[in-house]
Amino acid sequence: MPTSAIRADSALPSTLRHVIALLRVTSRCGVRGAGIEDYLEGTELSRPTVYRLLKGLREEGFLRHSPVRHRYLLGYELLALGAEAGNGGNLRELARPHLFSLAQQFGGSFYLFALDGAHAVCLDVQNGACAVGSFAGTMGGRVPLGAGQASVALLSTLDPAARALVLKQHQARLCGEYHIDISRIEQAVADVHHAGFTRGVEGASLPEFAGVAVTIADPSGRSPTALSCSMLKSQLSEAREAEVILALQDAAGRMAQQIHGLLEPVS
Amino acid sequence: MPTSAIRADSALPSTLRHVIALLRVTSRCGVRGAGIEDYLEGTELSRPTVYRLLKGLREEGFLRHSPVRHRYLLGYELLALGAEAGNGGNLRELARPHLFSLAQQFGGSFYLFALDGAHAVCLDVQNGACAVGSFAGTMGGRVPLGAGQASVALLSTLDPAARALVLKQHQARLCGEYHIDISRIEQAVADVHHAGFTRGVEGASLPEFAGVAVTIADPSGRSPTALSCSMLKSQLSEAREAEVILALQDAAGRMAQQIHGLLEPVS
DNA sequence: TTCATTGTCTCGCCCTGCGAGACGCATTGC
DNA sequence: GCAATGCGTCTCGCAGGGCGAGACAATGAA
Repeated sequence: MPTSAIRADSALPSTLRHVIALLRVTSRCGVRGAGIEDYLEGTELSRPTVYRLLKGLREEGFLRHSPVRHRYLLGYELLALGAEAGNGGNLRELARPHLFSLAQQFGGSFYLFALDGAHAVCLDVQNGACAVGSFAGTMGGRVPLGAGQASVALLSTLDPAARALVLKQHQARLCGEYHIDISRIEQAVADVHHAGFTRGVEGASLPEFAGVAVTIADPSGRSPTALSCSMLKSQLSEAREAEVILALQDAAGRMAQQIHGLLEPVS
Repeated sequence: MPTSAIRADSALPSTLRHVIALLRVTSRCGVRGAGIEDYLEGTELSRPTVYRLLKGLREEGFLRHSPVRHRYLLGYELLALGAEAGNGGNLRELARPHLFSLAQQFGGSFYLFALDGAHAVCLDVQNGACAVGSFAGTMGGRVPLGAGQASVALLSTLDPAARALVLKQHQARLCGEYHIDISRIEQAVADVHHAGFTRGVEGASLPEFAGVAVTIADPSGRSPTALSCSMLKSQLSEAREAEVILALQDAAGRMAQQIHGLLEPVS
């Protein structure tokens, strides 16, 4: 997808569309920073307009100058907003210490995921001594529901109708990109319901990793969340896995209690 | 500052102003979520306009519905952009393992800060066994240069002229809000230059905490960064402090090497 | 110096974002 | 059940202002 930045379909105010396109272009250019030509190619704006908006975004802290001159990076204001966005219901702060001690104890990578429509979003990661990869990558990463352990766990919180819809929607990607068999996902979801955890569904990608995930029971009606981990297969013996599962379930249980504890009256 | 969301001074496109105002209002409302009346009060927009923009922002993932109906929260797209924004130069990913093992070893809170104009921004935090507070709070938090250990360390990377300017600019806040004596900041900055670390300047706020900070030497011309820690004073004996300083300097040194190692040719 | 490139400014057109108000559509009260 | 309240959307016409063309300024490279 070369120019996924532009979506002329919906009728948003044009300036909003343009601004978002600029942010996306900047994001795509990553560490390198985005130059004018990137913006001019990535959007259909004229040079003065690009500069105008760039200036505005810089003044508001949404963009900043790169140390490499004439390059722009995402600004720290986005960092603050993003931190707030990812802390929905103070969940991340609640989860952090648990993720920390899990990573410390087992050495793998531990994740907090939340449900976002038909995707799972990674709210936080804690890498232990030996960090490993995952579908979502880092904080803010998105995965289609079904791919990955946490993803399956979250899928299991949906009612069957919604679940089927989501799976159908992602079918092509799950098969093509992740090499995952849909029917096995449904099997895995069923397993979550009576085993209380999932190993996810093995696809052809990331074959050297293994992991498990559990859902976090949430009495307050917030959007569902899950804890998961990912480790080298060679380091996850059966006994070890049992330990990890227990630890995850314990953490999830404690978090549920904490959430319940700080249920505040809503304004 | 009740209505700091609106800044009519600069000549940004109005839609951009409005959008940012909406995001700020949403951010201010935090976990509770923002309702229509919040937006109508916090901005000077009409109801249809608010809805229009809200809808657009939702479609783009910059806002999302709260589980509490008729409330809006910051969307996960901001999380992704924020994560990218905070990872400038892959610095955060580089720092994470170091912060992790520091927190694991010493039990306090360890921070990665970056310079942003006249402020220090917290790029990452790692809380150890006993988490403590700090001026910046959490990821994305901003502190005026001069307040806090890392802040002083970053201040020391500026040339004297810029430093004086910044201090003058923050004078009122530093004295009034943080109860910090400017002249002592200058002293502390001088100390950084020959001792290679700083304890910051003690003000009247947060008297029960202590900490140290070191700068990260950066040959590549990125914006300056610093590592810092914060612990309960009672847990930071002199011997302990010496250990922490050494560990911080060691981590900073390794990071500098790593940065140097992955200096990539710029496009 | 000259040339190239970045960033800003002016200007006038006309697009389009805006506000007023009316209209479905929920949910809630009785 | 029916009214009432409030949320969210839609239409419409106006005019504010965002837009592009192009000139200009500032900076750096050759």
